[in-house]
Amino acid sequence: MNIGEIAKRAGVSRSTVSYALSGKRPVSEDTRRKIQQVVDELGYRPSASARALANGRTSTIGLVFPPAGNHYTGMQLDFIGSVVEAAAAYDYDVLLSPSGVDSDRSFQRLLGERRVDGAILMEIRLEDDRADHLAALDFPAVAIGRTAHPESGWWVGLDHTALAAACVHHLADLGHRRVAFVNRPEQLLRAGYESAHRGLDGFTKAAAERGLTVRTYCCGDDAASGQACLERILRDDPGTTALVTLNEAALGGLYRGLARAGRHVPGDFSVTGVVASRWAETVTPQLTAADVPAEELGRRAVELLVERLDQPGAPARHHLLTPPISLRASTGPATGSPQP
Amino acid sequence: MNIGEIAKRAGVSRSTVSYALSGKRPVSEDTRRKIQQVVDELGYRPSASARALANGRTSTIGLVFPPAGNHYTGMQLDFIGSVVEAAAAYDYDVLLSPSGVDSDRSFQRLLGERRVDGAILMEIRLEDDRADHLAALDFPAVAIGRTAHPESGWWVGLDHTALAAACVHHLADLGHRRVAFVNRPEQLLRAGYESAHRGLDGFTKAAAERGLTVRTYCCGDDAASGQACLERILRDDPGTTALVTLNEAALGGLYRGLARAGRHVPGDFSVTGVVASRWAETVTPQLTAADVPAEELGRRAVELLVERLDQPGAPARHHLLTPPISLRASTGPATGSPQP
DNA sequence: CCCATGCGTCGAACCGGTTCGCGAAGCTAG
DNA sequence: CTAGCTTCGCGAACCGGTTCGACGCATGGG
Repeated sequence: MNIGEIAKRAGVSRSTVSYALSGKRPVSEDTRRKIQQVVDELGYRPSASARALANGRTSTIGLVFPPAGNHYTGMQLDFIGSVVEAAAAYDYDVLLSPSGVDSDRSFQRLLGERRVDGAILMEIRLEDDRADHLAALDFPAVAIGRTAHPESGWWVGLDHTALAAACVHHLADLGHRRVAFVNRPEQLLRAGYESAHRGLDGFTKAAAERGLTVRTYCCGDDAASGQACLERILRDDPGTTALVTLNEAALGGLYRGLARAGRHVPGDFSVTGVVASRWAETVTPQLTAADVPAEELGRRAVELLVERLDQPGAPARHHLLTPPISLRASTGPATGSPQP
Repeated sequence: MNIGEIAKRAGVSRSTVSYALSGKRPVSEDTRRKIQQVVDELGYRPSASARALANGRTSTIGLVFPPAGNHYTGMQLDFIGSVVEAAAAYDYDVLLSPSGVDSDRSFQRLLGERRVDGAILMEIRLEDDRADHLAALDFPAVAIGRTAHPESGWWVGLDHTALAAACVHHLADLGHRRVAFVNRPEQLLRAGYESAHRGLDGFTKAAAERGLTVRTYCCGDDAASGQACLERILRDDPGTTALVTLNEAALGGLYRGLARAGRHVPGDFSVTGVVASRWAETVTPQLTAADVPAEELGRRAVELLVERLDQPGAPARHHLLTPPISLRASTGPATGSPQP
């Protein structure tokens, strides 16, 4: 059932059918109705491939995310969902691309084979070869996260520096003096993931500013690692009375470790960090945290990308979000005997 | 940089370039090398749209999942990840389609506009109009889940009936007599989601078989609903000593409700159900549960779909998985005074 | 020496749309 | 009545690949 078939049955030429459906040239009301009727009868829909070939637009955007090796976190899930939904609102489909690096086969497919009109990049690194590559090609892309050179690009992001700092100030205000930081896995930190770096940075600077004694840890993205990490924290410094974490997946393990160690939250130990509200609410006591607005980030990324696609050559834009800390039940005043 | 450009620079015809690259006809070693050299130099990759138009295959599979209205669960995330990864291994891309029903715009795009070669359906209902529609069209699709007529189709699924029954038997063996069932949200049950129905079914039958006193509940997909649901359970029958749940997202809330009510797990109350191990391990005590092998389900769905695409007309195949219950720490012998 | 064989390459048609230029009617105005 | 302008629809070219039939040329056998 191609456009020629429709044309034949409607008694017009193929081009007339095309114009009638796209509205790019006026068509008399009579023939338009006739064509529409045939189209409806046969349930005709133009082939996406043919259309893409002819006008150079695929109406698809690529969502580039890291391969599953490192397990997905809840945040990533929320991104994917909101990106897909927002894209649908603009009549774009979303093509998933599991891609770590620039030279990936998957990445090459997206770009080289022109499968997508634009791309959204997740899990940005401070020095990100994918982002650089896309920028060099002037390929329409929007990053979820900031590289080390944020002014030059299109992105939406969270101010992890400020968020981690806010957590520190919150704990310092409550009187905590010895605080641990639980980061994402070491391999991600070493790879230069921006949230891990900027979060660590914000934590360290704010802690210095407030004169806190701190230790920082990397922790695998799962409960067992969280538990092990907490044990290490208390072994390294039993005087620790609070922690800040960026590691959503480890949260349950951290709580378990505290329970095992006989520490009561928030009585003897406070926990806070940067975590999507949905996950902050699954632990008991519920986590006081800066809520990651994953849905908003995803939606805004799509909006920026669509804007960039509609107006090529427009100046780079970005959104930096700094959600406030939601006070729940996992932090409280420091009570332990202050350490020297 | 199209195939004509390559042909010109290599001093051959377009068809020769095509054959050299696809290998579908022999090409002399000399010209093949010359062509390859030009291709490498220019970094040429054939356009996916043009190729799709010419040979009728998009090398893309659609992943149809419900719109974000109902929040995604961790299980769905694992599916998406494993499907994408498995598809990449077969050189397929994955196009995401948020689609609830048959007539969705998004669904129409996938099929009508021929954007994908095949589809994988998530969140199957017992009477599923999408599955029926695809079957009627003989469109290559594989469902993750069984409809009410499982013999006719291609699917991979979990034997929720058997899994829920196994949970009941496990609890009955431990001496529990009054057990609650926490299902997915009522709206999903009413819509006919197969896991909710078959799980409820297996639970009810096994409980009758063992002569247990039971109550069944629906529960929203979030922690707050879980907590509320648990309060209701204890209000309705304070003698309840155990529960079985399919509701991953409510798990944290159920635990919180138990803690609030002063019930200790597994001392005075046992909890079990059907939950992916990753999430079963985040709660304390870790959940004894039938582990949903999301990764395996996703991978097998892709394998079946690829098989179906490679051999059109092959007889329908499916995989029904029944993972064993992993004993962790959330169930124990019933200790309360037995009820009449 | 000629013809059958087969290898390697080419040209053309095709996939299913979009878009441009043009021309046939129909209408108005001079 | 005709020149000039619109309105509407048509045909053809094009997007960038794939694929089929045919052809030129070297080779080998009779």
